[in-house]
Amino acid sequence: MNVEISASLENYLEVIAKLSKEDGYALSNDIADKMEVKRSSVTVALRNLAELDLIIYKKYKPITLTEKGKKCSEQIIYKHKNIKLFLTDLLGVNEDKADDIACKMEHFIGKEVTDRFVAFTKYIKSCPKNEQVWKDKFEEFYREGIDTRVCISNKK
Amino acid sequence: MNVEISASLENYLEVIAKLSKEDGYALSNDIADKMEVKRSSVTVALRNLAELDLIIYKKYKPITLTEKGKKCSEQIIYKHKNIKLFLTDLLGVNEDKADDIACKMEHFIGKEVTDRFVAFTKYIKSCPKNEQVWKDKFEEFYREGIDTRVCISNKK
DNA sequence: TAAGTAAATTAGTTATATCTAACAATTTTA
DNA sequence: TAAAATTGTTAGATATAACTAATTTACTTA
Repeated sequence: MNVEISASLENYLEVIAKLSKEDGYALSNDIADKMEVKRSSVTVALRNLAELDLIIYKKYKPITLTEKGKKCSEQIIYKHKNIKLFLTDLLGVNEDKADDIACKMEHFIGKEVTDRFVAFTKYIKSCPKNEQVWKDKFEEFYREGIDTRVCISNKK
Repeated sequence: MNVEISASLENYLEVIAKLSKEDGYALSNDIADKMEVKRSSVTVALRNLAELDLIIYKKYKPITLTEKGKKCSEQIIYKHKNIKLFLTDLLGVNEDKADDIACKMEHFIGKEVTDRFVAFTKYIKSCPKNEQVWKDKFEEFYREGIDTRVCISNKK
């Protein structure tokens, strides 16, 4: 854990973790499909991840995560899930867009800020009296603001 | 506006816009200082921005924004401001970290999602009765959750 | 088991973005 | 106004991350 890896490699790791959870291992081809990159790009990424001891990678063999890789990918997935949850459930962003944004954010939002998103989401959800009221009112508020909206702190 | 430019070039444009607002123009050296890159990197970026008609750039002369560049940078700054505001005022993230995150988010958060952040922030702020209560309770909620926190949707 | 096919890898290319080092233009100052 | 300092540019190197094209490996089946 706490290896300094690029956003790109983190994405590969995340996909490998997801495939591993489903199938027990990951294949180069499936990774390429899921990430919509060429197989040759996957090979290069795998070499790098293996170099960092995040995966066990032998040519032409299925890929599995090392302990380090597991911990690392869990962190990433934790961030992804919770950022996405905030975006969909509270801001009302649609699933696909939320996934997309979460995927990008997970690479530079640290644990602390992620936890703030988590706490925030939980907080709203923990007020059952307020949750639906909150959502309805917010949606209304959002719709009314469209088109007339200017930058909030533009008052200088 | 709506030019497809890289995150890096958007950052250069943003800094140029800020310097222009302060001084009426931007100098290569000041851009380098503000962005903490070498002057030679700035030169390369300037050539690219000029190529895209976002700035007026003549060797050894101060840099100014074109109309297109102004509109483009305003969009970026709008996003930055409002994402940051949400992070500091509602999530309680500190200024520097919020700036950092906003700077990265502004490149892939579209207008719609930014407006949702704006509406959300306004919404909470428009309930004066709730704002302070909300903040205190949230902060408490956040602190209590530290250390014991696990992933929200981990129940499968 | 030899041939054919699918999967995976290698090698080489491109594009972006940074750097260092050397050089050119401009400004300051002695 | 000539020398020194600052500012800005060019050229060349490095790193990441993708691509295409060609090759190698593994599997299947006739």
